Amino acid sequence: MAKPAYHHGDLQLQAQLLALDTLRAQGDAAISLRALAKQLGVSAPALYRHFSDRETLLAELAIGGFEALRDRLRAVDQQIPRKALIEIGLVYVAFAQEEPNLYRLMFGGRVLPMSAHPRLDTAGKSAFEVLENTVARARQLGYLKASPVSLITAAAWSLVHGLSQLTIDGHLPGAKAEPMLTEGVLSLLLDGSRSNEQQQSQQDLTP
Amino acid sequence: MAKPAYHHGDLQLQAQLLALDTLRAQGDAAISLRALAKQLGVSAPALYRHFSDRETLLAELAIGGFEALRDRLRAVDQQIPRKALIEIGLVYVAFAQEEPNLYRLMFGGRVLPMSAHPRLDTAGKSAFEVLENTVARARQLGYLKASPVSLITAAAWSLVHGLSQLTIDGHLPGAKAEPMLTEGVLSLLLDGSRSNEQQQSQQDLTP
DNA sequence: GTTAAATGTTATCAATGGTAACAATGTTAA
DNA sequence: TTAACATTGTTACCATTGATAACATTTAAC
Repeated sequence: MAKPAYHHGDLQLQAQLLALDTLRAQGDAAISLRALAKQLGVSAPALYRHFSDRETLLAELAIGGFEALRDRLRAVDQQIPRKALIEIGLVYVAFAQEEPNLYRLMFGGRVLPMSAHPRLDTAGKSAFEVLENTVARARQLGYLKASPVSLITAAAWSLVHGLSQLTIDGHLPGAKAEPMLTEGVLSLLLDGSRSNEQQQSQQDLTP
Repeated sequence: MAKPAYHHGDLQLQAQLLALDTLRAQGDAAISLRALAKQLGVSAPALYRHFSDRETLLAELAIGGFEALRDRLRAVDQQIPRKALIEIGLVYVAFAQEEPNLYRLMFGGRVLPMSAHPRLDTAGKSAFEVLENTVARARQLGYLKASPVSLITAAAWSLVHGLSQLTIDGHLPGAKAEPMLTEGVLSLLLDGSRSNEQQQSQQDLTP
């Protein structure tokens, strides 16, 4: 009916979407359940029916972030090992740079320990697995050296995560001036992870 | 005199030290100016004479963290390039793992933008410079390939920062079980950054 | 329809960041 | 010595926030 609808009906989803907007625009510290409630035309305790906690809401946003990241990593073409490895790194860093506040929420240690949020934990792992599978495939095809997949994956993830965080927080001087920074950094690690049958200095072989 | 001393005399330093204790034990979210004041036997607004802001206090702690990190990086022996590069990475990651909450404060994006805290910015850069100098020296000695020092440094910092953050936040599955993880990861990047005159697969040459 | 589960409301509390106005202490110069 | 002044502390106060309790309404199950 056309009435001041006692029931909102869609509160959980709407609150999450609005919180995501706030996060994107002003960072996680700016997210307040009361402010969200006011903007949604609803009383503050109503939100507690859907999120037991402020932190639970933040965890929900982080989960969404990990899923979005995972989907973008999955979309990377897996045909050519080297191309796939470079591309997945570029996509990863691009995601962080497009969503700095969301990325900070996902990795800033604001929702800890992960063990207290099992869904968050699995969401994070599912993104990690895409990267791991890409590495495993490349190694199976003989493109990478014999080091354990877990080691190479840890190195790769560390590198892209570190680069993401450092660039979005402005720690790397002159990072914006170097559009090829990410690709160059990735190439260094790749060169050290390649099997010996592959040639060195492939920098001009990537058109 | 032996009186309930109106003047504390040492409040700024004491507050900072106590805040650091709280940070270490419970994370930055647990730092409250009022709680600090109570523990110091002082009124809450007294702290505002020394820290214009809660964030200013946090920035002060982060500055101290960057300085401590810089000092530990400076203490690394610089004689042998490869040894220096590996060792500085190990020291870096060890610092983060010993001081996870301090490290999160330094890099978690809680005190942003850095531009608003010039002292924090310079403290961060001074730690970064130690790493950069180590890379520059190794390259000058012919140990590294001809890639720009800024690129290799960015890769190195990204790697150790990423590995630090991922391990202290429990994102890397089975990281604790692998004591050689850090060294292995560092070696991968080093192998890709070495000049061609150096031999490959130096894994058994590092006793 | 009656009843029970969901989902919303108002009232209320404790903790916190922050400011204003005032008081005590220490310092400096006439 | 003492009068002026900056430092550094105090009490009083306010707005915002997270969170809970007790109550009301709507939806859905039976």
